[in-house]
Amino acid sequence: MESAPQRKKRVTITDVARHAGVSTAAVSKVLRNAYGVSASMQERVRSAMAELDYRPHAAARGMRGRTYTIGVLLDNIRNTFFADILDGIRDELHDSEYTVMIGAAGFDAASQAKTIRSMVDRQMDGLILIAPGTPRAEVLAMAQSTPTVVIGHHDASDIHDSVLDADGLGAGLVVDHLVSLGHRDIALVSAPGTRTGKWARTPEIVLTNGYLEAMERHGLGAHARVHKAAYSDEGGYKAGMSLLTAERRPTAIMTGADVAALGVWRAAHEIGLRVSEDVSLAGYNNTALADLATVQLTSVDQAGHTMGSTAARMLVERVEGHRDRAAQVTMTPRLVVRDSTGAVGGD
Amino acid sequence: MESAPQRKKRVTITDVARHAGVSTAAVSKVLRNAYGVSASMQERVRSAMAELDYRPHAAARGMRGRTYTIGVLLDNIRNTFFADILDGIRDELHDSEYTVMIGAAGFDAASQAKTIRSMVDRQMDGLILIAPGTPRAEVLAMAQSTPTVVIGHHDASDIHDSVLDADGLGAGLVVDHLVSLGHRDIALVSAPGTRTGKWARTPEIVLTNGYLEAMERHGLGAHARVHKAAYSDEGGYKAGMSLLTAERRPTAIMTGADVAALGVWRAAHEIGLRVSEDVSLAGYNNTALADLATVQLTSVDQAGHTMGSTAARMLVERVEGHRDRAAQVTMTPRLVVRDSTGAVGGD
DNA sequence: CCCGCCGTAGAGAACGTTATACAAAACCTC
DNA sequence: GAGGTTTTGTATAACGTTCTCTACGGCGGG
Repeated sequence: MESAPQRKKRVTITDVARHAGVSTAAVSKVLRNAYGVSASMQERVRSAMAELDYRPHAAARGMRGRTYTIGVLLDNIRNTFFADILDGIRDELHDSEYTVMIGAAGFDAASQAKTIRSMVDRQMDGLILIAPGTPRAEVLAMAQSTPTVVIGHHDASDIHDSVLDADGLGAGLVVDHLVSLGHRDIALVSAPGTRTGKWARTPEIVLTNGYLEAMERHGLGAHARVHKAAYSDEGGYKAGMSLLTAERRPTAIMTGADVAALGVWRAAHEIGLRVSEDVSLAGYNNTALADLATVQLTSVDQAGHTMGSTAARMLVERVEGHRDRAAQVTMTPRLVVRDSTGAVGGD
Repeated sequence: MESAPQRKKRVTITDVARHAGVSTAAVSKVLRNAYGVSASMQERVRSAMAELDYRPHAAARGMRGRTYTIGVLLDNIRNTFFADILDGIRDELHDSEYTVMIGAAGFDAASQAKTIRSMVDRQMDGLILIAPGTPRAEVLAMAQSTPTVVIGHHDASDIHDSVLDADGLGAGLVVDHLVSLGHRDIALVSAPGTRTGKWARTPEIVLTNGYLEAMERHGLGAHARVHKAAYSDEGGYKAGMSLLTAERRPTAIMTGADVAALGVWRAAHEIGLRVSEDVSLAGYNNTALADLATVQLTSVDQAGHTMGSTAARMLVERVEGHRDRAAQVTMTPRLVVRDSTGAVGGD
């Protein structure tokens, strides 16, 4: 049996060296633009590389030095907020020599951990973890060996960098807005705490605290109600069903993610309630979803693109050793009012 | 200056071998469950690996054998249809030893090519390319050295496998549906052909042909109108604006992607047209977007999840050498009627 | 003119794994 | 039990890079 015509031999550094009539060490130096190469050598090697269409073998590089790969972990591609962050990362890294690889691990903590380990095992130069559900200890252990930026969690650390949003403030903005519209019965739909493996200050915890404080501040502490639900259409739907069929129905619902708000919307729709007129609804993250013509959801913008580019920049600083101590950047959220919130009992 | 406490030494195969009192070769055999290991050896090595918490170093593996990594290329994470495909891939590979890494390269052909090359350079075992915009020759060259499955393009090849949807049929389903509602002026919004580097049968081309044939079949050839636009909210919006303000306004618009349909919707909304009553609107892919309570978009389901899992299965077959010739799988689309399409001039 | 120095190039040892080739041991078969 | 076969484990040469260390040639200064 004649086997497939696979396996065209790769061009290696040795081929380039031979073709240029120099040593592999010299080629390697040019490749890493290391110290100790003359201009003529540069020239010679570069043209040899071009002629042979040489591309370094990343796996081999990984054995000794860097792989020029940045890994990004996220739980759920459907949350378009993450897409904003990714765009920021990509734009920042676009004309650097780094390649971004995304690991979409789902909500399950175990498979997230597996994915993070995979990235470390693949010798990635740096990791960006978006609100990881993995136990904190695991993340710290990984960050020990690979530069890491954690996005979302407020728990600071001197081992990894952090980029986060002042979620507490953001929750306050929404509550203030709703109260100014006359609402008093304001419920919050936030992610379940089960995913928090020793993270004391996940976005949802901070958000919830911000909500509770704001309610307190307005003298509405007794009206506060927090419903836990996954940040997905389905999670929002269930939460919406439960809240909107309760005996004392809230006049306004805010959620920690736009996608969940749309689930609530679906529930309201099914029950026969009009959003804005019968129940005000606010999301979080100001994703593209919120701006759809048929949606027009009031939401909180937390500048995902900027978060992404900031994270990427910080990570590269660390990878390249320009900075040797952890840093933390906090973004300020901004309220975006659209049609889904209205005066209480309004028509 | 005291440097960071980085670099905890990794546990290597040598450590495991020493700890178990055997040779590294033996450990390697166990690792790959190769032929020639006794049960007792298995046992001994496995427990040593467990005790030391050993994880193989993927970069080192890549030097000789496989990396157990599958790369997935997509242009745009915001297209939730791709999320369906990815879920399919993930579910299929979930409890295999393969890790999935996603490269989100954007629409630009050059950066897609760069991403594909990155994946090959990282010695990934197999590639799944979702409707790549890269020139066909480039894809074939890469497929030469790495097993590849192309999703979407109808161009068959004996070098890579293909998974695709009968898009021509799908377009026909929509046209038939709209005609049955009394529509005659039916416009199509499809992706621009610029991204086709020698692909003769991209999804958009096949879709367009299907649309034209169906219109012809109904004697509406003269009414056919195709508008090119990017499959994004913005692209759909521009197309919608242009079509809906034209002198002869279509009574129905179908798009090649749900996300573009929502852009059209936004345009209609701005112009003051009601979707369904004033203009019927149909999308494609039946993504989660189409099913939102406030959207309810008629769309064509092409079973993204199944496409993903099929592609993954086919790829693994190839990677592991169980199949040595290219294969092609075609899915049948199904129309999902929702509220966005109605009788012409209906109210 | 010899010594030390600097800038550049090359030799060669890693890195952690796979896989081939072989030695040793165990098991058959007559 | 001799001869053959099969099973089991080991030694070791790759794989394609990086990077340290050494060699060399030229040059300025004493």
